Amino acid sequence: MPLKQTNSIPDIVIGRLPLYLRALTRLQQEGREVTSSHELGRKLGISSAQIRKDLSHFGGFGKQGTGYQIEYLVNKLRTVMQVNQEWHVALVGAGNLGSAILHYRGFADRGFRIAWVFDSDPAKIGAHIGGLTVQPLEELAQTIKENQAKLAMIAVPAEHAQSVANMLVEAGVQAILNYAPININVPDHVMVQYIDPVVHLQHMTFYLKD
Amino acid sequence: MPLKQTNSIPDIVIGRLPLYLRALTRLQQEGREVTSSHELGRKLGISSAQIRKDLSHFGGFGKQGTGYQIEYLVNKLRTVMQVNQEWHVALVGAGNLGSAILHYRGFADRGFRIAWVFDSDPAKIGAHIGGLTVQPLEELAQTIKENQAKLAMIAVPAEHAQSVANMLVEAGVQAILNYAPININVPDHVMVQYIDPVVHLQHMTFYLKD
DNA sequence: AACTGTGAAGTTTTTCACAGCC
DNA sequence: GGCTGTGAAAAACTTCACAGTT
Repeated sequence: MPLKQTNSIPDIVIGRLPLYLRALTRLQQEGREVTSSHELGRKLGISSAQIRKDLSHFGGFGKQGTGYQIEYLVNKLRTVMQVNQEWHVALVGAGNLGSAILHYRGFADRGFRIAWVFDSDPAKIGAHIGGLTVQPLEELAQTIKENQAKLAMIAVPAEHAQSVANMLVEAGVQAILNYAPININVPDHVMVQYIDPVVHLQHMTFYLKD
Repeated sequence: MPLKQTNSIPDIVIGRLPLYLRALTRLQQEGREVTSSHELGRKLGISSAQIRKDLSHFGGFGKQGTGYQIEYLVNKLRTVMQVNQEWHVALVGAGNLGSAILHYRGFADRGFRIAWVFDSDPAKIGAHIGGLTVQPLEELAQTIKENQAKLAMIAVPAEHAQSVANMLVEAGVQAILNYAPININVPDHVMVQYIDPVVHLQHMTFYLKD
């Protein structure tokens, strides 16, 4: 769960910023230079008023009568979200899922680089995957501390997710993206987000007829 | 976006049911038979009052003084979410991501089976991945119609996601899980959910110091 | 004419707190 | 004593609607 700072911008607003950035960079790729809260809203299925209100938390990024300068807004959002730099991410788990994450091309141009990968399976240690060498779990703490890594992803079986999380927290990681289908407990100062496709599918089957 | 039926249970409540089910089945695996809203809340980082209120939308599942019978509640939630049956899911895209999805063991015991996989790349068509044979995109419409598939996942590059979505909608799919990092537009009667790890990472980097 | 930024109003969601039951 | 289920209160969030700017 994200930290909740008092007197601050609602977390739900922060959660939409990456969606705005994603849509804006796509418009940019299409060669567009200006957009409006209405156009963005249509693309995202969000009301234009909400977009304007969200963005206004960070300053007046738009121009009345004209809209938003895309490149300018992209830069502002990147700065706000601190993705105008490259974050080095530690990955734990080099199985099917971990390998897929390592091969995924979508991190690089959006602020993230997987810099280390760990696994406990001796058969996997030393293997080269996606340009990285799989390190033993025993090296996790030292590697993370030495490099002051702040971000990690967990891609191990559910049974091991909590103990991996404990190691990561102990090593100083501040934010965890957990692909294991289980809730993990961490201290208040550590954030956790989850990716579980089944949760999304089950959410939708509720509404299906038949 | 999920359908919004008037006079009905809030969608935000529906979205939490899969999390409850996930935590409950884990407790079950640990051999537990009874739990309480407090225990569940602690595990999920949700208040106990919210859990009680959410569950009460579907009937009185608990016993005062005792708590909730885990097996009973699991069955009730499965029925409510309609995952007490196996849903057959179509997957579009057999690249890195598609392959990883096909190899993922986590769908089977939670109500889903990937039953078909499609790709447009002639080099991939006919290949056997995770027990399935990759079919050409040209067969998508007919296969989905014949089998009345209601669910699909998109795991193709962002540029192709919208056209794939159009094909799926045209073929009668009612719910789409989109792994491509782009918003897609579909008619109101079709639901879409998104999985984009970068969105979660960017959400968290906002809060990171340094 | 088109669009933003924003108080005010409206709606939704969460929490409180307690009666009732085991 | 411990726990659920639930109205009522509180908080959070979204939409409205319009003044102000280009």
